[in-house]
Amino acid sequence: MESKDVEPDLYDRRCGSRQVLDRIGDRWSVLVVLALAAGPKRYGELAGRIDGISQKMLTQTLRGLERDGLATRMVHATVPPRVDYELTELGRSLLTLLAGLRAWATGHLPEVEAARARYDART
Amino acid sequence: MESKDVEPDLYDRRCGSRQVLDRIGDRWSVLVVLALAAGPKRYGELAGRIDGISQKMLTQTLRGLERDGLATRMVHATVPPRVDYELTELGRSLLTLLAGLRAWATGHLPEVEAARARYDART
DNA sequence: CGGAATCCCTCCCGATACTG
DNA sequence: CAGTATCGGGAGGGATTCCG
Repeated sequence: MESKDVEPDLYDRRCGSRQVLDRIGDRWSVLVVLALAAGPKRYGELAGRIDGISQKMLTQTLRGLERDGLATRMVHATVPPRVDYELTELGRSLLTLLAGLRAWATGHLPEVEAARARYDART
Repeated sequence: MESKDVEPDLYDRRCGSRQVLDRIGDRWSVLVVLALAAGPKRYGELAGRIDGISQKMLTQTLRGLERDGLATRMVHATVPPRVDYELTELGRSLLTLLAGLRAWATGHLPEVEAARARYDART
């Protein structure tokens, strides 16, 4: 309440940094941010590209990103309506890290799968 | 099915890289890995350090990390029992990225909070 | 086309109690 | 001390329908 955290304690759930991490830990946020890496995208494009996401979750995730200042929402007053989403500079700074995460996931996938197989095999 | 992914499609939920990302996106995994950064820790130490985690979730998370080859579990045949958890090399390679995430969360917290305030304020 | 709103259900997770 | 087992509440998230 006093926000006098001398050292931000990620392990304290009241700490803001933990809340930020929680957002990153969100299942869809990472995917949406990565999907926006190449540049602005329309709502429908995102929906089509991200496998398994529902309309509801996509909207909800986009709102969350917008709220946290990671993405912007631009409504074009045309008909039919057109809405573009784009990463902010803040969002792009996060993108760098997330891209690293994606690279890690891709690069170490074989090791992870091997470890899983080993673990599952041992009775 | 043919695992001939020229480019691993993170957006396809069947893709292994996405599953790896899902694990990273897990609420507790990141915190546990970071807690293990400094070196081996006992079960009880982890439980005490990570605020808000339940016994069940801690065990479950540790099992998951162990399964994916990110951490090892060492049981000492003493009495009372003592169990140490330690990051593997694979786990440590991930740690680097997660530390970056923590730094980002800490460093950009003010901007995120400001963005939130702005968003919530606009009617 | 890009949502908002509703319903509904799964399963995540926490609390508790018990075991080796 | 380091777990497993069990139960129950509640939020997360999917499918559907309707609106601007």
